[in-house]
Amino acid sequence: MSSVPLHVSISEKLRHQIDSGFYAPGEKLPSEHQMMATFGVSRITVRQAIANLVSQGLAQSQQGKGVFVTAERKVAYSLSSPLVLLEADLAQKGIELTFENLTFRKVRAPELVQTVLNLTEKTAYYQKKLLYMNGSVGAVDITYILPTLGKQFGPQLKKQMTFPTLEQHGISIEHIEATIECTHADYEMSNHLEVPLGQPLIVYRYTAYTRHEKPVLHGETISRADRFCYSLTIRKPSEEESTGEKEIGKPQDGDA
Amino acid sequence: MSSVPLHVSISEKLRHQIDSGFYAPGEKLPSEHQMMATFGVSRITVRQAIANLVSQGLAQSQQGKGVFVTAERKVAYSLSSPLVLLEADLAQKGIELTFENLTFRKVRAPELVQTVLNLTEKTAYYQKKLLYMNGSVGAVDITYILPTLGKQFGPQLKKQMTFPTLEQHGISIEHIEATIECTHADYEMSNHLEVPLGQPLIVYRYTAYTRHEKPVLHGETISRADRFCYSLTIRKPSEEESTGEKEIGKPQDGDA
DNA sequence: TCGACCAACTTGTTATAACAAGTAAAAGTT
DNA sequence: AACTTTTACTTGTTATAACAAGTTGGTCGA
Repeated sequence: MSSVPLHVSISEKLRHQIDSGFYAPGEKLPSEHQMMATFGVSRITVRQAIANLVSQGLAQSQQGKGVFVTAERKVAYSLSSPLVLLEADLAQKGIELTFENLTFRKVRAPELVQTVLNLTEKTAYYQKKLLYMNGSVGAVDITYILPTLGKQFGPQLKKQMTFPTLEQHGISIEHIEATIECTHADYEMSNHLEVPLGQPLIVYRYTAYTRHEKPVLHGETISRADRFCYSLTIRKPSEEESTGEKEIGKPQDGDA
Repeated sequence: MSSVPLHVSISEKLRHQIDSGFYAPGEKLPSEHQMMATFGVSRITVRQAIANLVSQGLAQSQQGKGVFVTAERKVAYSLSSPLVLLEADLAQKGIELTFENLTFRKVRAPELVQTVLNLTEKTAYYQKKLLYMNGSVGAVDITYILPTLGKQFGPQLKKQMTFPTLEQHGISIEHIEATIECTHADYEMSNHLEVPLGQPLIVYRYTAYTRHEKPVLHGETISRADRFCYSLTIRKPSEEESTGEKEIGKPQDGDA
């Protein structure tokens, strides 16, 4: 019957105790030595069990302090309303959004960005920023913006979110093509977002178009999946107009 | 200098080799013993390095065979078109969708389901099925459906996808409320979906409404994040057609 | 009282060792 | 040839051991 490994049976037991509230969110789990005694196993087995919990997002360990039950509630980020207003959307939920500008410079754009932004001169402005929700890290945003816009609004873009800045100058985003996918934190992202290697991240990759289907920016928001989720509404299109082949997005292959 | 652990520096080296194509997708990595010799470290360190790769979704290990570089393309599942046509959507990409019915029975619905489906008798039909894409496991779908519908279409629902079945009987889905979030595979899901514990999964949780905002089903599709992603289009809601570009505020209260 | 230091925790990293279990191909048997 | 067994390889599990490194609280000295 014991075809399941010891470390799994231990982590499952702990998982149930966490689910049942025996260990409350934020509470410290017993130390590894205590668990060795409790379960009568070696430290390597205890550590494997804890690793299982961490990989399931149920616990987080802190060197020198202990292992703590994860206690974070998720924020739903609505895509149905124009996502122009991320700040407003979050403010309504009582969450303050701030960001730190990491990089803002003119770069040679990657092939894919050149294509989607329809670039003639192969360059674009590249901005990388760290988004904070109520002061704690939530996401990394990477944006490529048309060179003319980047040059013009650079100073402002370092201090304000992108969409409000554009709107303020009369550049209205009319529609957005987006994909949502999930990846794993690599070493760089695990440092930025303060999560263990391999934790799931949500990637919201978008291209924003202004009037006349003119693309103005392309980017991706990489969020901690334990803090973010997306919500949306889909309505049936008016029957007769949406006939025939619709433009299906090209098959996305995971670049991870 | 080397404040980064050995296992990280090894897994990063391997990651670059995988990215650069030195190890092709599907290819077998050197065995643990070979790596011990190559890097001059103990097996536990090699295994930790491999665990890093697995947790990042870059490799998969098979007992008795070896560790192989992950080789799977992601399938984009479009939410912009009515998602009624999952099968058609995938067929267009050359992917055959099949499923295996795991459970279909009348159950007492959880509180949340009772609320969203507006149930009077507290029961609903519960269906759990395993979705395959081209024969390989892709997702688990869990659906709660109104008791009248479940009773009426039960036999058919075990063989056909839900939405087409409803459409065939003149029940048209008018709109869908959905959230997309990301979780980790627990022990049960890791068995269903054939992924290691803790691998990221995408949860598409939806409530489907027919005419007059009547909810008919609620469910969630839990997909392997390495095989699925979602794509969507967001359009600015019918603005008053004035070409003027002011009028930004627009307190869109999309309470998600 | 205040600061520096130290001792006693904690988790993190790494080594060596042994056996279990799954795979595949070679070797032996029918 | 077809089948079974053996063998050699793979990853999986688990134990013991030692030291590194981060945290915390108490002791000691100024």
